[in-house]
Amino acid sequence: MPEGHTLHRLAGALHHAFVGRQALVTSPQGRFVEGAALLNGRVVEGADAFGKHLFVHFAGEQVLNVHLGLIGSFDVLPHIGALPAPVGAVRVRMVNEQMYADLRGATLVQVISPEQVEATIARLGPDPLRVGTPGNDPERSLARLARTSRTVAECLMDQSIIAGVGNVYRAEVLFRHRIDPFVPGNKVKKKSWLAMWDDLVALLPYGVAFGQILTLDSQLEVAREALDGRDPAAYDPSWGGIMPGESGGFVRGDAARGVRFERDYYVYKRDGQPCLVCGSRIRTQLLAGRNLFWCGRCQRRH
DNA sequence: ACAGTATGGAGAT
DNA sequence: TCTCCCTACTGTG
Repeated sequence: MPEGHTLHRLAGALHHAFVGRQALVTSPQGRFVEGAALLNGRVVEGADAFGKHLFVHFAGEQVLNVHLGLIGSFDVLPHIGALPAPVGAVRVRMVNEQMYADLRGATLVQVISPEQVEATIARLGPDPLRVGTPGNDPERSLARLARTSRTVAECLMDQSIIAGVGNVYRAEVLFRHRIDPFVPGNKVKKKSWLAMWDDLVALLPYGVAFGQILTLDSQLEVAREALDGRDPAAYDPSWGGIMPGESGGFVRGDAARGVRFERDYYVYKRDGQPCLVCGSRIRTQLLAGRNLFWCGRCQRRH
């Protein structure tokens, strides 16, 4: 699941569930005992994300930094009555009076300083979900792009060029702009790259709001209707499901109002099936260790 | 019971 | 370009 939208949504959920209160932090699985001890009992000051990195800020300049990798998950849930026993390999569990959060399978879990947070962000390219953040300028990614002969498909997955894009958004945004995935970065037209950036800036907030990668225009249209005119980018990603209410108890915070979509894309995992635009077979190929999907007929632009 | 797969990334070769 | 790590779930025997 985890591309940038997942982490930003998760940051919002954790923020909403834990901010301003003490959290008990443990490692039921036992592989993060020392880190958990550093955080246990501290007040949570907030949570945010940059690219695929998640940061949970605790009092005393202690920051929990998580990267979910390919298979990680971080469930944020209410506990009514007894706290459920951990299921599976729960590396980190955060608990307050109402909510708990279980982290499993993350590729990176560490406690770092605010300075180290800045250093981590400095290593990342601009994040389409961070427009407005100082220094988060697509021109920076353009400069990197112009200096490499690696394919544009590889560049889109390079977190130091652009942060937050994963294998699904990469394949889909290339298709949406009819870009040949194998064009070298330094041969991609500025206009094409910036058009993809603008598209990601528009698309990713729908991923955050609905908790799903939405790239089909038909689905996005339904998503816009579900938001009833509200801008998904302006929507507080605090989201989701059941959350603590202002005056005790719980409220439903889901801006998407429970709307769910079929997992359906233009090209991702559609190899062998007809292109939704031209009907030719969608192709797939391993590129730098990841499966790339594209339409050989539609995607010829630079 | 095991093999294979997955929306990720680091480090060695 | 390979190898490994992280976990849950699916398919095969």
